[in-house]
Amino acid sequence: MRKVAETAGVSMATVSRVLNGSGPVNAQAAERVRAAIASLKYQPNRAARTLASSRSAFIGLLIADIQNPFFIELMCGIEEEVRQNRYLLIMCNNPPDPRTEEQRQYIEILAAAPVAGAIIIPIQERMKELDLLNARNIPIVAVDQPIRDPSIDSVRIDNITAAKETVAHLIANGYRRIGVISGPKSTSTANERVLGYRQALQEAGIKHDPVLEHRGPFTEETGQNATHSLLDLDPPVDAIFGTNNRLTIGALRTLYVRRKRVPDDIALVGFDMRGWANPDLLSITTVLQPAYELGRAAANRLIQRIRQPDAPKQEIILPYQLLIGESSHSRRQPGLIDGHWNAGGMLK
Amino acid sequence: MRKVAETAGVSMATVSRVLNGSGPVNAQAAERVRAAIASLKYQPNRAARTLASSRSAFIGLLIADIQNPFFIELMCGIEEEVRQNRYLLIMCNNPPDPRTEEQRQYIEILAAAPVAGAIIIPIQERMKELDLLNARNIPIVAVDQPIRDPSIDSVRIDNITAAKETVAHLIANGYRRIGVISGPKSTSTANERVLGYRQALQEAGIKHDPVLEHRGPFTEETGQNATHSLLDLDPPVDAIFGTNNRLTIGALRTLYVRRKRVPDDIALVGFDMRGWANPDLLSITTVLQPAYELGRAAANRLIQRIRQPDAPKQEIILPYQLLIGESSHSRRQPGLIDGHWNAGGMLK
DNA sequence: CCTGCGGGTGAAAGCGCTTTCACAAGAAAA
DNA sequence: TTTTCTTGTGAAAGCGCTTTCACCCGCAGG
Repeated sequence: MRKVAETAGVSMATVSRVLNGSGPVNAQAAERVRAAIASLKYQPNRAARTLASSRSAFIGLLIADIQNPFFIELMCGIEEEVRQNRYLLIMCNNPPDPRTEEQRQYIEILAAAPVAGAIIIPIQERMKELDLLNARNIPIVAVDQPIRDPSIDSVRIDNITAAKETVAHLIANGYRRIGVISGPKSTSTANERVLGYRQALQEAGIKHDPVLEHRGPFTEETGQNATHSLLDLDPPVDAIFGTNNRLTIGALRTLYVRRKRVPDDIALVGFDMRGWANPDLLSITTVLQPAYELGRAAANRLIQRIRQPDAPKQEIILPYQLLIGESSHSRRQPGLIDGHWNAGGMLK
Repeated sequence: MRKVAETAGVSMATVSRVLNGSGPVNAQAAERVRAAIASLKYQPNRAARTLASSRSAFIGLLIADIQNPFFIELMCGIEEEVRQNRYLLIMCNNPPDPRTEEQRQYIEILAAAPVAGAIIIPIQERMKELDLLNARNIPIVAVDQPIRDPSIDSVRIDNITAAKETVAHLIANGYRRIGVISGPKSTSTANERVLGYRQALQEAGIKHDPVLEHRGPFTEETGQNATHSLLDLDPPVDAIFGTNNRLTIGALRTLYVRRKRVPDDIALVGFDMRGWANPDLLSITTVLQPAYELGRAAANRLIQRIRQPDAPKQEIILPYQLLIGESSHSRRQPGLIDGHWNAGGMLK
């Protein structure tokens, strides 16, 4: 930087002003500075910048379940927005089934990086570990699920309505005994989706039956076990609502193992059922969250808050989409396609 | 840090020595320092550290095609190793079909971050943009595909042998007219896999026919178009070898559209055909690269090189796996399973 | 007794920037 | 004309660490 200043015949202060657009600079001098930068291939050192200005150029991302296409797409959206705003993304991947201790470590690391802000995909509604960031006044945005904290913005969809609409669709198509598989009670997404399920039943005048509700970690195993239970009921369910993609895939596996045809024997609807290799292969009715847009919105919100730390807490709700597939075909007019779509067909 | 020094009754220099294990420190003093750190919840500022020691704690990752499960798993491996060595990962996601200009921008950003080293998943064999990093003596490791540069380590599998073995398997199962779909000529992976294909044919005494080889970008579209061409031949192919997962999925789509049964009408073998929701749903014979291990090895190599910049260039070759599925069943003993596995069954 | 040596330590000089502050000019207002 | 402004600029003081250097101490060897 000193060399640039000398080459351009100005002081380092002026070079800094040109670089950051802070303070007034004579147009000709600025031009000389820019020329010097180009000819010397000068690249400012971010570490020094961060230190001197106490403004970091890094944004931390604490991601859950990175193998999940939904979160990947979320991450891509975040990355895009972060990049366009000339920040750098630091990726912290939670190991499968993250424990509090591990989360805390990652948060400590982010706090010390230091980052200008953090985007978190929470694994539960409450996370006291975040105090570490709060203490340093590092703003946080939660995606997919809000965090119970008066200072943490969130970006998500309306899970209650989405679930309600999905179940209402099943009811409209003639299904009556609908099982639901959802995530842990510590997550609001899981709770809200069950709530929507109940509301839909209630509005249709169907009595709520606790044996139809299964909860567990957001894993395929949960989906498999729950599906076995739901099929073992007497009478068995005629439809299953998986409130997350892993749960739904687990359900699908069990349906195959039990030789159930979809939707002739049983209907299946899910959440975020799209991904690698089968965006349209499996025609499963599903709620589609706008993952990419959720990511962009979250990053955008974070960057806004970095610039304006005192703005009131914001909760951004984005629209979802209910994609109707063949897996929830109407019971009343079957056979729109020749033969029927068969879970067994796509399995080994 | 000053407070820690005061609390412990030592100088900042001593605190630094305790923190970094540099230089001798009296055991009792060290203990006092550690106690002070704990009680004050002190977290050293990385930016200052980086600046003062000119040793960065960041590692940059330039990733191609992040939606691809193969690269995701690679990334997870990298992340794990990076984290265990207390570095932080900076993620740079290439947009689909990245242009040189965009790559360059990212590399510039990494050079200025500054990062201690970079891991790159190259999109071509030569990348002169990397001079920016070389000029700053930032070590680089290439994964999946080497870069033609005397100073860049690489981590990958033996693509030639993998392809050869795969095609030999097809031949052993009675297939004779085998089409291959591969990537651009600027990538060594694509070239080597075609080479392996040819070697297998030659060793089996099958004449090499140029019309059976199709090349193009690593996209589903390439796979689709190539498959159409291969089916239109007279006589058509009886097997297709997709040398990358996107290509193979494209082929699969076309096989469905053209109502071809797999493997009765035509066999299909691929590369890295595993991923979200269908690790075992599609029983497609495939070469499986040890993605996670490739990632770990790459990160490990990079960290070694950061510590020992002058070590000779290393090329690490990891073992692959050939997973035999139903999609390449022997022509001689068909019908191991009742009915046949049918590409159409899993498609809409 | 003096020297030499190595463990243990603190003062102080940066690392490469940003930012404050003071101070030029010239322009606008009085 | 003098008094304000505004615009443009450089010197210098840090940001929070690491690292060098000088130094002190106690102990072994001469």
